[in-house]
Amino acid sequence: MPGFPDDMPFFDEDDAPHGVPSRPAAPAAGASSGGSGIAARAMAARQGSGSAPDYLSGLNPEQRLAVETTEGPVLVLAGAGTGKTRVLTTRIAHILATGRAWPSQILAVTFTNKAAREMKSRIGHLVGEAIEGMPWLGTFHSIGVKLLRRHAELAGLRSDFTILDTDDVTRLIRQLIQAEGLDDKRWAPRTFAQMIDGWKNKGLGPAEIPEGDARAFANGKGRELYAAYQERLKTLNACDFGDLLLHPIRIFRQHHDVLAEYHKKFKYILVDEYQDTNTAQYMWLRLLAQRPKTSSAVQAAEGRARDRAPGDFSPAPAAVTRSEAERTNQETAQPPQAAERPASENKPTQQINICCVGDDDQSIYGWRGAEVDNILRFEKDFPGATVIRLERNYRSTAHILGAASHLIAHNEGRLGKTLFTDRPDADDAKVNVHAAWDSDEEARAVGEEIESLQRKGHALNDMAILVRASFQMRSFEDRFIEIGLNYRVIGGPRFYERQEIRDALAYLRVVAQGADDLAFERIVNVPKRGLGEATISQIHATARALGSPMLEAAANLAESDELKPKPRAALREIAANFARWQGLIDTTPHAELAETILEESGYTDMWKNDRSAEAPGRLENLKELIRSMEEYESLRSFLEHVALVMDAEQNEGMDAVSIMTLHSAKGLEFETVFLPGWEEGLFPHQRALDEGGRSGLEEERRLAYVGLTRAKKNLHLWFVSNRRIHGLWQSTIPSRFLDELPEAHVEVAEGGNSYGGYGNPYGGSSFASGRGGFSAGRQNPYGASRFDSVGSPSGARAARGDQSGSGGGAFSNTYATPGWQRAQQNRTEATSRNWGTRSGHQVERIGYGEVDSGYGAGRGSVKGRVIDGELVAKSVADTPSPFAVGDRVFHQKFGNGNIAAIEGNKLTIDFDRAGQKKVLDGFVTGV
DNA sequence: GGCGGGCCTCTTTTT
DNA sequence: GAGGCCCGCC
Repeated sequence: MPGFPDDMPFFDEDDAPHGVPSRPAAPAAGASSGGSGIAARAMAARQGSGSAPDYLSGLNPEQRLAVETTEGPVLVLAGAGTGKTRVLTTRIAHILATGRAWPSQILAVTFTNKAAREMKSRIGHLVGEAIEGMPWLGTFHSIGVKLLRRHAELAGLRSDFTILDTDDVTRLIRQLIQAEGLDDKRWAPRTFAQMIDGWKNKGLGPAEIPEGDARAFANGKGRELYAAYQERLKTLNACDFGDLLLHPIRIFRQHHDVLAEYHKKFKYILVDEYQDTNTAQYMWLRLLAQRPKTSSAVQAAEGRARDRAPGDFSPAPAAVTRSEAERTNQETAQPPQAAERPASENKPTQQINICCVGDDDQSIYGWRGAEVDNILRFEKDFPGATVIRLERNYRSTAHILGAASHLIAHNEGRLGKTLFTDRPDADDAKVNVHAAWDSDEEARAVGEEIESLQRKGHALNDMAILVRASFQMRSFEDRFIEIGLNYRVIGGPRFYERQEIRDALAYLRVVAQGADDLAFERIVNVPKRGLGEATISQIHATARALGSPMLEAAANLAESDELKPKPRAALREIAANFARWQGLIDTTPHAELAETILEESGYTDMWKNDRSAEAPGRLENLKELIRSMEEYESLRSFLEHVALVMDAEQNEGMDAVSIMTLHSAKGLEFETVFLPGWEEGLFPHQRALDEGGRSGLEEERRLAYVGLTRAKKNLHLWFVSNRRIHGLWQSTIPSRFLDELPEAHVEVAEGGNSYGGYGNPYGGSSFASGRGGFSAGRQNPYGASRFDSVGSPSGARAARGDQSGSGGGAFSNTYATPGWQRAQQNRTEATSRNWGTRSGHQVERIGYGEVDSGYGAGRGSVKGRVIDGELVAKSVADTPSPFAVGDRVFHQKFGNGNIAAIEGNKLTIDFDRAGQKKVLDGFVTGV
């Protein structure tokens, strides 16, 4: 290798202190010289144990192949629960233990912080405590930050740049839109922020975005705005999430010496969840993984790029050169260009060994720009790649696996894997499907099931509730608080997004990085200092005139006579405070400094003087914030953590049920999993269908697959007949995904028998008793309870059967149930209609809001949603309650009473004997 | 400049 | 239903 002798490893500063041997491939030397090298230690352990090292034992042949095929490109297609993480971590351990590379020569990328943490700790278990020596294990974004901090000047930033979160970005864009004289209501800043994010996911800078996209926003000013946004970021010495990838990409392209440095450095690259990489991440990886054969080839390749976009050397707003972006978009079907092909064909010792692990069936981030294509074309990108399939599932029972496999088989365009398990299924429970009346009952029933399991000795930590959308979490939280059940919300309402935390962070950001105008603006008048809009726009103007950050402008302004005495004094004080705090940054421990700042700024006092109910909690949170800062070595690393991680790890020690979205559940597993909300419109989500059509549906199905495969032993699916969406009740029908489950592995676990009678909280005994109400001649207001007897004679039978209490439910499987049949029937009906067309497909577009209008107005109207000629969802609009306030009614359990209030189909009734109860109108009859 | 009430929009998923 | 924003009043 001309120029870069390969036997001169590039060491990180992290490793530098140790007396490292010159060649990592000589582990024995490391051991004898007493180096703290992880390889040395692992080798020692290995030698002690004789033949195959411990860490390899217990791997199946495919896993072992994936671990031991260290050289050349490797793609591991790992189905759910097939030991993917184990393979990744063992592979790293193997590379280290056999002295193939030093920890700092391994680049291991994950998507989430959780996954990174998990990998770190598992590698730690495998090879001892040398994990601090894996400086390049992290998320795409955290590694991006690390790269960018090292080379910030090449991107026109200082190394202390700030990372903006979505909220900051939105505010910034709002300012820009307003500065353009545009209406920020017509052109929502959030929408534009999402557009920019989308472009960045594709690796597009302002110059490269499609003309159509550019025109679509702000009267054709999309491109301008994007460019202005990038400019603004630069003056703020800040970047957004997308920049964390795009800046390094551009740096690599424009400074081949920098890229070569990393080519020399990283001998092994490992990528987790490869199916979720987006175009920008793909470009980033490819730059790092495909080392040109010679350095002149690097120059040639980069020169080519530069020729096409001359002058892009300066950190212009263009994030990547146009030519590069275009090429990537066009080359999907072509093999990579010669210069970029991995060198593997010639000299195995010089290649960079990339190993990607993924599962196309678990690709659930298409909406975020992920390109499943990346995994599908791996073999084209890396000729000669070894492809290894992991199909033996170690996680779930045969029933769960059978259900999941059957479901996912409905998708087209898969690489095709068949999961199998050796587990006998004799004693395992089938997948249970439950129906509930509404989300409250769903939460109540799930809570009771959890408590019942708990009584049987199951730990709450082994249970999880995985929801499609975060709003679903609330009913569970409410219920669990009520019954005193420990739970933990993962990725829920975030600690760092609370007002007081963001305010405090804003102070810290200004201290750490004086150019952070967004942070400055946030707190300049918090607590109130009498600095209103007038003063602030004056600061703005001065900042513009001086070309300086607002803080500096404020300091200047305070010394001038342009302001009235009051604001002038206030500004002077702020400026002096910040100057003082900034002076303390190197001498005071950062947690202490933070406390000082919050005290001296009057921020803590502000909440102390606040008489509102939340104030004490906010003070508590601030204390917690300061406590958590102590774990970080510097203010800057703390702020970086906050920007990237954005979730506070909460009381890990406690035994608690986990509640999280399906997206954040990926990679996790639990004994018992509850999957509520399997209703059309929610799951599959209407918006995914509207915006993604067929592929959107398939992504939803993959999401369902992810959910199902999280369960090891018990899996409970739920759907409700009524769900409150946007504050209004809506009838729902069961998700088509339920239909797609195989009968053999599924059973309906129903009603008031097994779990102590939650079946019908309003009526008392079961759904069946509720039917009594309908027999009085009412139309069934809900479309799809499988206990719905309307329109199906067998339904009445079934309902009676349930009432008789057959434990596991009245139906041997889901599909014989009347409600099911009715749902099917509804579909057929709706499919036969023509709902108008959109882009050639039959589409009836009904947002939730529109359906809502049917409440009370669209009496009895029935609409269907059709996409690609298939019925997608159907909503039976609610029939208004037939009762009126004051009506005298009879309830089977509570007896006679008067209606006190009506809320949708929920009645508040003052019963003569039972007192006031809330009851659904289906369960009472007029007297 | 501050504060309160009312109106409006938006609620899929995340680094 | 819920939070954010705007407007109008003090």
